[in-house]
Amino acid sequence: MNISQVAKRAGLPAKTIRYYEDIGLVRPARGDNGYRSFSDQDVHKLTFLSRARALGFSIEDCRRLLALWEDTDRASSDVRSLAQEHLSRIEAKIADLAAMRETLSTLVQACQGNDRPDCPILRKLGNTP
Amino acid sequence: MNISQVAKRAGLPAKTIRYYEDIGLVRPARGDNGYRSFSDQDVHKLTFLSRARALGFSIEDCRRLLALWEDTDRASSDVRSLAQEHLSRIEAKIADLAAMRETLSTLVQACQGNDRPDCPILRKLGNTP
DNA sequence: GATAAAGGTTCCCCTCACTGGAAGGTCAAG
DNA sequence: CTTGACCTTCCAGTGAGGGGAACCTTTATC
Repeated sequence: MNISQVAKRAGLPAKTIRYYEDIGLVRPARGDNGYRSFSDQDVHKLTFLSRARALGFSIEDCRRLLALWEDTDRASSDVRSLAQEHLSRIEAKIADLAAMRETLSTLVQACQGNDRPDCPILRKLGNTP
Repeated sequence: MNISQVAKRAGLPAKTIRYYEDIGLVRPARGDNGYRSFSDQDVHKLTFLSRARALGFSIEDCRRLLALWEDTDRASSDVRSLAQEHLSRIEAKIADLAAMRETLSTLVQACQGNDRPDCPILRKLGNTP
């Protein structure tokens, strides 16, 4: 299968698939014309990667997940702890963003938003305590 | 004032302050020895930037906010709409992350996390629908 | 058979907001 | 005088690709 077919099936841009080959996540065969020739297993792998990325796993996490996926002797605890750590990072990020949201939303509500210069947002940012 | 003093007061790494000069956010004077010499106003600006960055504003947003801050004839509506757009982006990001969190948390809970290979997380990622 | 369009390839630079480190100049203390 | 802390510039790298040039192959059409 050629790259654009695979791109459609896996839900990834062709550029991304080439990049994933570059960094060693997939190793598609090559045809005589130099084109990449993807097996069904390659496609399956790329679909896996696409889903893992969509869940926010980093590329390095994806590499580890892929290795676990291919290792039929894995321990599910290894997968679970990887996912748990990622979940914790996501929760931390949500907490950070939620704090920003609170502050921003308060400030936006306090700002008149008219043509006068007075603005609580700038006051907050420029305040010399 | 020298850079490391300013770094402490503004709560920014010295490297970051140099970077902000590079991209034209601040223009500290220079002493005869070539050292940057920051005025109180420079420090005030950098503190402003530090706070705006802490609220998640991009550098380009910060540039605009700084311009508005320095423009005493600004309209508060300009500030407000900038902040409102940023708030919307943050809320979108939170929604994305919350969706990931839901999926991940469900999967993590479903995984036994023992030394057997069976794992719902990998099943979900590798599922061929 | 000629040609044009579509798809493939590599290669290099760009993003964002810094961060690390090397090589070297300056300053204050002992 | 030397040591160490501070300052300077410049170069390279981060994560995860994206844009685009230059060029090759396949396919469809005339």
